[in-house]
Amino acid sequence: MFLWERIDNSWYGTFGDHVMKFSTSYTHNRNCNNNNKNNDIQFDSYPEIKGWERKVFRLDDDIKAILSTLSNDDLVSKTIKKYPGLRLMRQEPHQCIFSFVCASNTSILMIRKMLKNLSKKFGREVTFDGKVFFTFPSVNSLNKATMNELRSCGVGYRAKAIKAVAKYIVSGNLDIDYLARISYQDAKEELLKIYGIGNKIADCILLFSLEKLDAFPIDIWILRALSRHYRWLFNENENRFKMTERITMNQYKILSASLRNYFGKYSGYAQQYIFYYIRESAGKKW
DNA sequence: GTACAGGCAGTAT
DNA sequence: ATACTGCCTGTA
Repeated sequence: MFLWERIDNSWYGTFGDHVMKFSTSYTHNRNCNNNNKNNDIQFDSYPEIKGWERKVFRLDDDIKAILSTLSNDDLVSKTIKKYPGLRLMRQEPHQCIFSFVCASNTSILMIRKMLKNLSKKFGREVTFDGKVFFTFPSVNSLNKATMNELRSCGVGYRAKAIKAVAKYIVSGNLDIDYLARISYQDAKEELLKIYGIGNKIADCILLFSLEKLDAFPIDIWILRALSRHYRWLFNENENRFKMTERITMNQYKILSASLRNYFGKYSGYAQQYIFYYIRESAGKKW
């Protein structure tokens, strides 16, 4: 999702070594037959994957059931009504892992910059739709990269983590399919073994690429939302946390357990709505 | 020039 | 278990 961008009236994004595109045709075409509605969305990709939108936009989820379940919470219910089209996106696992490794301690703008630079340097150049794109770098290419090459992409001290993760995966220590099958807790334990991956980044990877809809990533924005709207959810013992500041590993565990217990198996969707709500209310332009 | 973005690892307590 | 610190880099 970091690498999606709008060009003219279409959106382009990368999913591993594929380039995706979708466009909405608002203009009325008098030649079109009655089967084509004006607001139809066209999906395309290169190399072509038929029906990729089902995977990426999670059309396989029972969204009615999910939104209905989450509507038990006042704030989430309000946010669903305000932003009815907001969805979770499914990302290519390796891309997701490196994206969130880059995401530590920096802004979304900077994350996009880092990932674009990495793609340009280590990805494959692809011409699609008359435009030049770069696929997301393979784990192998990142593993072979030198520290200086990585740093030239503006990732700073994250270069060390990128190398560590790439080496870990290339060495065969991470079985993505296995992680996607096992429980949230077990998969998280595996991810936390890797240098550069902590609680928040692990939760993002689990939610966005490893099918753990019960993951609830807690970042500074979520902490602000909790502090403002969910103090009632935590008991006195936990309430002593200054939730607008950084939290320790143990505090993260306690908050995470409470939130996952409260929101249930679709906690990740709840997190997305809360995250979007709190950033919008802060006037963030993404 | 400074503040800010904002998560992880390492070390001291 | 918590408190505190350093960390690249670009934008405002």
